Amino acid sequence: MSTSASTPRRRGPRRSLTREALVDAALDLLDEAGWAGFSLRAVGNRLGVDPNTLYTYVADRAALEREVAERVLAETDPAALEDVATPWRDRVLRYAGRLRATLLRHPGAARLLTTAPMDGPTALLIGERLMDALAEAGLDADDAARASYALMVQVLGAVLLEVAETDGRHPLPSEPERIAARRAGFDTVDAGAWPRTAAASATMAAWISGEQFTWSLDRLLDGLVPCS
Amino acid sequence: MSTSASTPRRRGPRRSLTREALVDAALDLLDEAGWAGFSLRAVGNRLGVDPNTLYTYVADRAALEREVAERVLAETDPAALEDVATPWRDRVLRYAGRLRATLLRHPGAARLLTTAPMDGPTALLIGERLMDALAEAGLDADDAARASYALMVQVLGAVLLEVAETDGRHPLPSEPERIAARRAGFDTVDAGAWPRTAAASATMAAWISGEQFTWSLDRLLDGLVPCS
DNA sequence: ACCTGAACACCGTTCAAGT
DNA sequence: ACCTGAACACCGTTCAAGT
Repeated sequence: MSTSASTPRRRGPRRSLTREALVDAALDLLDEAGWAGFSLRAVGNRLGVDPNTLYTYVADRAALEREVAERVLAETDPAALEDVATPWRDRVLRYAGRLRATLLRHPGAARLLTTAPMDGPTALLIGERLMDALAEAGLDADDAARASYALMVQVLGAVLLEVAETDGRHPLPSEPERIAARRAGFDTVDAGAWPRTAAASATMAAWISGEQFTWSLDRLLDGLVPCS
Repeated sequence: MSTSASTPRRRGPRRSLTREALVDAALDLLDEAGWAGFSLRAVGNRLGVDPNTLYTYVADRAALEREVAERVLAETDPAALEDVATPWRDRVLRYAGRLRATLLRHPGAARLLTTAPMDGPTALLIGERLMDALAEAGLDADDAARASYALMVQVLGAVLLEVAETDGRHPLPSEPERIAARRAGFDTVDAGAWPRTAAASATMAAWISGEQFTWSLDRLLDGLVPCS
């Protein structure tokens, strides 16, 4: 795992390192090594550069983490929320699925959304577009704002809990594998003390599934739009 | 901040340190110093003991973190969900509020719920009791299981995003203070590019409020119980 | 402006040794 | 069984120095 200090991965004439390349390297490292393996020194090593060099491009580790979070959020392509040809509800559900899929491709980066306020430009864009969709659904300005947050909380909360059960390295075990592992965990629960848990263990094992994810969002959307 | 190594906080005859006292000290440290200030060495120092002593009581840092998470979850007093005298919906809303309040009292510990699977005894208890309440609401076993997870995701997601905007030290600034700080952040958004954000900035500043928390849960519950 | 080398004050974890 | 002391392989960050 640890490369000898005298042979960093890339050595040669000072290439013009850019801030973007730094963020890319940080995300790549996060994907490969997970949250536990992420450090400024390892990022520097990956770029063939002394760790303190990174301070030319970024104020500190926290600032780099914010940049990575912003980059991952941008990768979800929120422009998909602007396709007004598709009905608002499909638009929201489709984008939510994209957001989940993107974060699952970068499980080590997912928790960065919890490390700093989500106040970047992409978060702003997502909020505005969600409010567009919800206004189209008939909500007034206040309810649209509140509803958009409820949706983001449901999406991000689900992904964060899902990712918490992994080591944060890409690629994650397949969904069926992760469900099976959870199911094995439920085999030992005392059915006398926890009858509902024992009876619903298959459903509960699938709490981290895409099916549960969509089901929850559907129910939330049912509650958000006026009960017709 | 750093106490001299030769004068740890408590010195004397070897007191019988217990695992419970260790978890207490860890949680106290987390409250005082936040996530950033949490380390095994600092916990040891607080207990007047060498850091490696902790390994007598706990396998490693991750195990200690799981114990702290379990302890905080237990502090929410899930027995409140067993008061069948109050209607199921009030029971759920009241417990959700307690869970949020407890995590906000331990903001540094909140993120520990995202660090490891929530498969402890208290999580099991909460799930079972939520399913009790949802069965009372008329949901079948499968829907009750799914609905209980949707509720936990909404509650924990909201708290995690709320806590992400703080330094994780207890006590947090008051809710009005935190809302005001968020509001100031929205003052700089371009109303031309983001008209809905600009118009709803007061509501969006209050996304982290208890009012939004309850509103979201109410809407979710509306969607979870059959539209009568 | 960008990078290096060395240093500072930390980490988690291990191991042999003491009581 | 419990704790110490020393060590190992790491951290983030700073600073003076080189180009």
